[in-house]
Amino acid sequence: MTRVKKTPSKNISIIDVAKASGVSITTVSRVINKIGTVKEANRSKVMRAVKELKFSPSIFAQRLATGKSNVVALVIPRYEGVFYSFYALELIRGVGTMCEVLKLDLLLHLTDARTPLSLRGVGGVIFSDIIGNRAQIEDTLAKGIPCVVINYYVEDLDVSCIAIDNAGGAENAVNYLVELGHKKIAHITGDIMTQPAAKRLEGYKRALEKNGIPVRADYIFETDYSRGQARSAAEKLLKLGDPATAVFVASDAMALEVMAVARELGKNIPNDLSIVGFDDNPSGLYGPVGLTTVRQPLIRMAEESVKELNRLIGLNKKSVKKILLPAELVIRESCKPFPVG
Amino acid sequence: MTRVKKTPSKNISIIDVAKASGVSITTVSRVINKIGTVKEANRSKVMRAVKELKFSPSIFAQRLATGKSNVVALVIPRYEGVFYSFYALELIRGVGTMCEVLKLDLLLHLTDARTPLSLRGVGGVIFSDIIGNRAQIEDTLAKGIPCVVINYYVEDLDVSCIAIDNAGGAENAVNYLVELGHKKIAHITGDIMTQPAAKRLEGYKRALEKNGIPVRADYIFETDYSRGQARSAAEKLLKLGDPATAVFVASDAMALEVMAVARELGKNIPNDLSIVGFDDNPSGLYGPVGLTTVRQPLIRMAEESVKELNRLIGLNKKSVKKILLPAELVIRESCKPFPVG
DNA sequence: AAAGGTTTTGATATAGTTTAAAAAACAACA
DNA sequence: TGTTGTTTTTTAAACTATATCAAAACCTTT
Repeated sequence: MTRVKKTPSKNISIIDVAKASGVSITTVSRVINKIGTVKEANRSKVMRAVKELKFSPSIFAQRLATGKSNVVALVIPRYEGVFYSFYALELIRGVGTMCEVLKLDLLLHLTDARTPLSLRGVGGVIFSDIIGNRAQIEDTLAKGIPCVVINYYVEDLDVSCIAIDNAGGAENAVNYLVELGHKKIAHITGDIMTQPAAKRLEGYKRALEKNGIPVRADYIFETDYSRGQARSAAEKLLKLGDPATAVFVASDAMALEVMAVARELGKNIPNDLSIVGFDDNPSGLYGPVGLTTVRQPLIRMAEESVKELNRLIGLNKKSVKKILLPAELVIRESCKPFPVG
Repeated sequence: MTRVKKTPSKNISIIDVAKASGVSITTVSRVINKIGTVKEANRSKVMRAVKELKFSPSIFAQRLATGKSNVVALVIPRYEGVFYSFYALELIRGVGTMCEVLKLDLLLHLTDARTPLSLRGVGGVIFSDIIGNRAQIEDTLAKGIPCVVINYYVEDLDVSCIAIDNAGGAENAVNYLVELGHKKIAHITGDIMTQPAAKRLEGYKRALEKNGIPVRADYIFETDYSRGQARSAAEKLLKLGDPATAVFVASDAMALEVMAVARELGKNIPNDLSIVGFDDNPSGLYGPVGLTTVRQPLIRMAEESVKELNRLIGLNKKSVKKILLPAELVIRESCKPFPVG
């Protein structure tokens, strides 16, 4: 526990102000909160006393009296890596910005999903992702604390959520490749156990089907999002007997690795292989060829989550909203029409 | 303000427990806080009542009564970019981890240094960097709120700080190049207005002087840490009449850019130019040649800052510690002995 | 049994807002 | 002017857990 005020000299309280201005405590409270009606004469007396005594209400007493706090918690996993750093900080940035706008205090919980997550004094919680902390979410809901899940479209839980249209974004990416003339389009997936990766695969398949292109199992390479698996997937992909002319990769991080492997094998990007990533991670800009990718509106998602949480907090009754944000294609230099020329 | 408890049914308070167990409120408080002495008979009576009534003390009332909260704030600038993301999230990770250990709640303040920064109910503050928020720091100190500055060695303010030995790290880097036989060593600085960049330049000069190598003005290229300026610095550097054989770059981000420029100009790294960066940003691992660099113990710095803050909070009187953490060289593949072979 | 010391217990103050109720002020009508 | 009704303005008490200080209970020694 942390000492906030050392009270060397006695703190002046609302009582002192009431005495000094000759009215009741309640009247003082009304004046400083601008609530209800107070006669002008009394108001000015109170205001004078407040100024003279330099009264500032104790936030602890306020919170006790109201039973309210302006604190919301953001729960994010404690993963590592540059790409995750970017993602997590975008979320934090968005949430933080909107918290400032809505005058909320932002409490940060890094979690490995094992710790039980104390939420004493917290008015609402934003869960980034759902993997591992499903129990924590159910727990929070059971306590009646307002709750929003971010970056995961939760269908089987009565909770608000805001996610990105991963399937739609993937469809956009593959449609673009088809429009360029590609027919042999491979896909390197992320960790299929995570919803975004599963949805991106779904979108990939859907786009092919809609365009009348058969889905080939030998063109789909499953990975766990890691560089290592991206590398071996890229190697297999590039050494196929009937090689793909384009590949949709489930993350920019992996797409960069695929580009590196291609270069090592003497292939030219985009002439020998068109590549589309997913994320619009600024790292995708580095390197000789700008990566065409699908942009996730991370900050907007984060901001919307705070708005939704604030709505839930303001409401007394339970209410749930499920929001899907569109993911649009960002065209750079990593794709070429096929056949080239 | 955020509703935390809707009190549809009356909350059970310490008074209810006291009544149920037939002792005073104070005794109940003593039992649940394990403070002072309570007779075994009374203790068990209280414990039973607590269990039966499912009593859980109101955190708001606790904070009011004690005048303490377990909340510390981390104030970090709202910059952008992947490299900053990595840096910021490392800090957050370190601070968050240590907060968990010390049972502190972590409040996050993204700031552009203009907003006045409300710290109501906060027990202590960690400021990441000092640029722009000097006024906020002085303000916080004036309020008597414990304060730690991180990543900036503050000499002219009576405040605890934890920084990295940028000068020492730079010296290590340049010494390494000298040991490899290099005599013509250039330096691309960061934004000289920031302390880390200034200290790195200082360390660069000191290392040269200690090794009896004259400091050449035409070998020092000032930048603002941006990719663009790194690029033009690299171009100038590589086109010098009397070209340097090695360069110490003030950040990994810029070092990667220098490598890219060198490759574009047909130079081989490390054969034609040895490069040392600074940061040990994991992005430095990407690309064909691993970047030799100076590692900043970011997480340790962050963790130590929380420890120091906790120490200050526990103390009643004022006290200041200034800590400098060593930065060590991480040798990868971007440097070669000179002359080569 | 009294004195002195130690252990254990409890009443009260502390904080600001809300609720519900009282008091005051004002208006309308006889 | 007095009465009634309505509106405006004001207030006491409740909410909650801990710290402080004082009191009570208990124990030990002379």
